[in-house]
Amino acid sequence: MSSLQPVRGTHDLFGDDMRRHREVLNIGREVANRFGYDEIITPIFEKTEVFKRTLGDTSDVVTKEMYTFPTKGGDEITLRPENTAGVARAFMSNGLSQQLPVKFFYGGPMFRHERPQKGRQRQFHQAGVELLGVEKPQGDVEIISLGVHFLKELGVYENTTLELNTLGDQESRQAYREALIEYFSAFKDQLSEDSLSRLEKNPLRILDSKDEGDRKLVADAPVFSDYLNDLSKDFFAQVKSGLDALGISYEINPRLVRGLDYYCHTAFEFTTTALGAQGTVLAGGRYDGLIKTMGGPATPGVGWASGVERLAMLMTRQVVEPKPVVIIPMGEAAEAKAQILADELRYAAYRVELGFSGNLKKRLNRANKQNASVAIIMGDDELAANSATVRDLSSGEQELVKLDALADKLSVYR
RNA sequence: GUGGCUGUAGCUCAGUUGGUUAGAGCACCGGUUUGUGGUACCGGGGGUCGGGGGUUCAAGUCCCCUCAGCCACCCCA
Repeated sequence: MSSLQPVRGTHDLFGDDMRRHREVLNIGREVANRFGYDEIITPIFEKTEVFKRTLGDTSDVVTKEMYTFPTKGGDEITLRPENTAGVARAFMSNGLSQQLPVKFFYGGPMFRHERPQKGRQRQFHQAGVELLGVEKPQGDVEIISLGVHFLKELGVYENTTLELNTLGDQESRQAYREALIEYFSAFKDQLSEDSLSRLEKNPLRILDSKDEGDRKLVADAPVFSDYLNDLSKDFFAQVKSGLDALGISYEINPRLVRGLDYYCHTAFEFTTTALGAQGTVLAGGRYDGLIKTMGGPATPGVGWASGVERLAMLMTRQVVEPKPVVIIPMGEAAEAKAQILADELRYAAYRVELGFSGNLKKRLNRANKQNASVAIIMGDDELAANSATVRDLSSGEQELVKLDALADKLSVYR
C-alpha cells in the first residue's frame, strides 16, 4: 500500500475536483483573452540558472524549495517553481522585444519542495498573466482589473480582499532596506531567530513577522512612505486612482512585501480567510528589473499568478457536464446497430454513453447515475421496425421512433 | 525545515480495562421483477486495522521507528 501512495505532496485529479480545476483554467484563459492576452506554455523545466538569477539567491524558493537535478547531458535543470521566469526567458529566446507590448496567459503545474498542507502541495498549479513592455501605471491597473474579472467570473471575488502596497523603485527600496537594517541591527538581541535571518536576507519580511517581540519592534520601525521618492509616490498614486476609477476597492497594507527579488512598485494580493493559513489566492506585482537581470533589453513588466487548487476549493459552485444520451442495445444484433448509431450521434456532437451488459432494469438504473436525459432502447422488436424506443428519463414517457428520424427527435436533448 | 494532531472496507466512521471469526451506513455486485429506471426488501463481494519492529499467553487497542494527511510556524499561489 505504502509504495502505491502518490509521492508526498502530489495527488491525482479526477471527477469533481478535475472539473473544477479545468473550469478555473478555462475561465482564466477566456477572461485573459478578453484583455487580449494569448496563451503560452513554457517548458516544465528550465536550466537552473533561469530561476536562480531571477528569483534571487536569498529567496526560500531558490535556497531550499527547488527540485534541481543533473541531466544525462550534464546540464543542471530545475522543475519550475513558478512561471514568470520561464515567460521572461521565452520572451528573450524568441526575440519578442520587437513586438511590445507582449501579453501572455499561462496555466500549468509548478513544483516546490515544501511541507504539504491544505492548499499547499509539492506539485501544484498556477494560472497567471504577464504584461511586458508597459511602464505606465495603467499597466498595473489593467493587470489588477484582469484579476478582478477572473475572480468575479469564478464567483469567488466576494470572498476575497485586495491588499495593495508599493515597494517603490530601486532607489527607494534600497534606501528603505538600509534604514531597516540599521534600525533592527540595534535590536539584534531582541529579534526572533527567524527575523534575525531575515535581517540578512530580506529585512522587509521582518515587518510581517508574527512573533510578538518582533511586532513591538516593528511598531517603531521606519515607515516606507518616508523613503519613497517622488517618482515612486506618483506612480503609486496613479495606480490607486486608476483602481478607483474602475470601482475596484482595496486595502493598503504597508506590510505586504514580496519574497521574490524581481518585484518593484506595485505589489498586490487577493486573500481570503476561508482557506486557513494559505489565504493568498492570486498575487503579483511589477517587475521592471527582471528582463534586464536576465541579460535582455530593459523591459518593464507586471503580472500575477493564482493558485488553481486554492481557487477551485473556494469555488463552491458545481461544474456541470452536458447530459449524455444513453443507448441501450438488447441482444447481439442490436449491439452491432447501436455501435453505429452511437458513432453517428457522436459525430453530431452528442455525448453518448453506450453500455453492453446487464438487464434493462440495471441499465436504466445506470443511465440515471450517469445523469442521462434520454435513453434509446434498441431490441429485436425495434430492429424489426427499423426503429428505436426513445425514453425521456425525467418524464418517463417513451415512443417508438424510426432510426432516420432519431436525429430530429433528439435535438431537444442537446 | 520546526512543533502538534490523526491514520480501521472505495467513502464517512464505530470497535469497552489488550481477549478468540474486526463491525455499521453509504457505494458496489446480485436477487425479488428473463425488455422498462430513481423507492422498498433480501443476499453477496471487499480489510495483512498506513508500514516495520517490540512488549504479552494474546495487540486494531500498549511502546519505539517510519510513511502519509491535517493544523500552526515558516514560506508562498
